[in-house]
Amino acid sequence: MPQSSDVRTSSREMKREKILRAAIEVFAKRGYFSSRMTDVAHRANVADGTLYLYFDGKEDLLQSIFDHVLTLFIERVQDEVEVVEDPVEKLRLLIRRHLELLGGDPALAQVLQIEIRHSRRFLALATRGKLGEYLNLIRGIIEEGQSLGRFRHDISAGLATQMVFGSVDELVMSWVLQDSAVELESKADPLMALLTDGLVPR
Amino acid sequence: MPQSSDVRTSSREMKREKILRAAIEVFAKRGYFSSRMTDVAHRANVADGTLYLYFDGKEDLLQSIFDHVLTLFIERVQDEVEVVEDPVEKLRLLIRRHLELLGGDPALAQVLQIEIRHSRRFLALATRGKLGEYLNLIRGIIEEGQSLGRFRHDISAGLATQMVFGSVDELVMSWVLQDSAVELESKADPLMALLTDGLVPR
Amino acid sequence: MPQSSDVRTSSREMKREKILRAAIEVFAKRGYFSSRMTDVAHRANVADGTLYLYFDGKEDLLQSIFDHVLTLFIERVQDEVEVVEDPVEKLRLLIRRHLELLGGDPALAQVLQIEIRHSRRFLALATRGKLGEYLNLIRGIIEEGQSLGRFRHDISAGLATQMVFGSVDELVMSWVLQDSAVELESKADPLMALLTDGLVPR
Amino acid sequence: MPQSSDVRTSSREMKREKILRAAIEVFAKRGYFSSRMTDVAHRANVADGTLYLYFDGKEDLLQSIFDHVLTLFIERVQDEVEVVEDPVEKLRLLIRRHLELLGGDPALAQVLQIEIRHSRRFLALATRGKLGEYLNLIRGIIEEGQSLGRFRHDISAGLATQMVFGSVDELVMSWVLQDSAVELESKADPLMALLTDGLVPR
DNA sequence: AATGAATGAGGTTTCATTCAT
DNA sequence: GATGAATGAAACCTCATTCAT
Repeated sequence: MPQSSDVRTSSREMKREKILRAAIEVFAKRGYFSSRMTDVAHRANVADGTLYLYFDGKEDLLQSIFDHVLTLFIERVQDEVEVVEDPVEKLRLLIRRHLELLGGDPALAQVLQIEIRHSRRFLALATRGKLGEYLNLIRGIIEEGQSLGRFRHDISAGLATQMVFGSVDELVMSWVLQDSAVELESKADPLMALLTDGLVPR
Repeated sequence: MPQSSDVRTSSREMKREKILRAAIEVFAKRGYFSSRMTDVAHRANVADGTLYLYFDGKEDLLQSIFDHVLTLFIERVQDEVEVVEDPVEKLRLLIRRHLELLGGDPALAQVLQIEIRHSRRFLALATRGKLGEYLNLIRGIIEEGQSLGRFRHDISAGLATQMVFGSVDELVMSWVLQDSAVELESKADPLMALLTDGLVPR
Repeated sequence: MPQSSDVRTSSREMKREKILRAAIEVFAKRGYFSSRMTDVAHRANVADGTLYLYFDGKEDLLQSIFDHVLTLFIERVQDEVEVVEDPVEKLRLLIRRHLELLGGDPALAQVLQIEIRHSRRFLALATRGKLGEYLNLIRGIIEEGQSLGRFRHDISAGLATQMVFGSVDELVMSWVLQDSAVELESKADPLMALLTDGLVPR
Repeated sequence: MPQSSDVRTSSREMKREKILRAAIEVFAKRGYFSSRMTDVAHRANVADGTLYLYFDGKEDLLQSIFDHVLTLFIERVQDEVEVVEDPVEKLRLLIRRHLELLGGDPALAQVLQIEIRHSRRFLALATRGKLGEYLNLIRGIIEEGQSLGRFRHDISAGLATQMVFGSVDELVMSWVLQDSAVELESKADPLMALLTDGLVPR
């Protein structure tokens, strides 16, 4: 007798996530190109062929890590910033959550910072997809801040978005590449201060 | 009778650069992993085996693009900023040259932004190598600015360096991925303004 | 439902032997170094990659021919000589079987005499492995014969072993190289006579 | 002004031998197939291309080692056995010289026993060439011995030749593969005794 | 749905040989 | 005669994916 659709869906979803998690760990450890599908299957405790019942292939697996993680993250951050009034504090919160997410999961950070950035096509798609959503979230906060007078009017919101995202991203990148020992989260406030007040003394 | 060492060196160096240029163009067009050594050889007008007289292999070719370009760039920027007094103007010049270099050579930009960032090992090495030199150049300007009172004292020079490099890098990245039509150089001054004055109105 | 272990093992073993046989024939025809793995795969009616599910590579394929054939041969000869009383007759039987095996399978003879003897490392390993077992079998017969008074005491069993094996081996070698037309087996008795009685008339 | 033909020839011959010696050592150390022509050139202190002024290629180099060494050896042994009366002593002398030659030059032994035996074509040619000459020399001694009553009449001279050569060859082979420490020459008399008197006590 | 044995395309690299100097 | 930089053919092996069970 078939299980109820809900249970089946949930069971299917759980196996999907088990595979995704396995892929994150394998990709982080050996790198995307050096990882073999069979490694992912082994770590997920499923047969090689089973991967293809849940994903379209290796590339889709990488893409799905990105989408899955970013979807959850964006949803959560969106919920959290909604209840904050001050756009400056919204931005601070977003940056803090960004650094917490990756600072707390080095394997994920490795995959998102390094492994995923290997093909123009992939990155282009990402930018128009989930990453685009994230950039829009940042941009929305900045534009809201501009209309409320909390951020300067005389700047391009797009450029400011790039500066914010680029700074955070670079912070994570250098943490992944060198000093995973320090706490990434502790950089949130100093970076925020730099972003809001600039390099030049007032 | 052998040619003079100078002539030989120069001839050898010219062929090396011919191959490097061919590699940049091939890698930019088809992506590093999809590019075949034979494509590079064809474009450089040499035999396949000749590549291996000048480089240790495909990976070394990629690495050498990075080193070669960055070496020339760092030398040039170092010379130019030396004759500028104001650290703020030094930073502006560096950012402008960075954006000019890549804005003027989309193939090179593609390779440096995307293709080269495919392996943890590679990036880690790069950071301690030529890229580290570049980051030190930026950091030097910022520290000089701090001691001259042109940049705030109450910030970490390292963090500021990451913000500066991250912002520029993100700018180039988004240009490579989306809107190669606009002039990258035109973003230098607005970005500089953001970096110096911050997001919040004074 | 998986097949019983026996059936699977046997099916796997059969495919292994099919590949080994294909390798013997291909190696015999074109020589080990000129043979391509794809030739072996074609003759075995499997895909190229399948070879690597059963063997570690080309070298392992060659080694495995040696081990497989010698294992079967030694087992068989050991069983047969066991039921013979006279050590002289034991030796005669061993020599006859040796010549029959290779005389009846020119491709195998070609591989064992020629193709397999291409690397010091390989031969050294072989000597300590299966070939060593075979030499020990010969030596055992000679030592038994000495203790029974059927072979002279005043000779080194090791040297005698080398003389016996060397003579047979040379016989096969010259047959492989020149006159595959004659019946190799017919040389067993004359050689045996020479070995037992020596060159000098009594 | 050109040198006299004799001097030139001799100079050319000396360089040829220098290359042959280099090849023997390189082939012995790394194996024929793993040796590169450039290694031989380096060891002989000549340019890569120069090898081809003296030899037709890699295979010819191997063949030439064989021919050169065997030519000298056969000449010498022929001269020496000529002045010996007793065919039994002639054979003993030949065996002793054979073992001395290789026992005194492990690199040469390695090449002649192992590296040279890699292709049917090569060995077939060898057998009809210089090796054939050597086998004929042995056969001549045996036939002479038969006609003088020193060797049994009721044996095939061909078969006896194979037994003699095979025994010696196997002796050298096992020395090359395992116990280069012992003195190969010391095996000459015991082997001779076995060959003449046989395995069975009189 | 799950399995895992089989597939087979595809590319980097080596190295014997050549030939312009 | 000697050089050695350049050539380019050739093949082992990997591994993402499929599909019969």
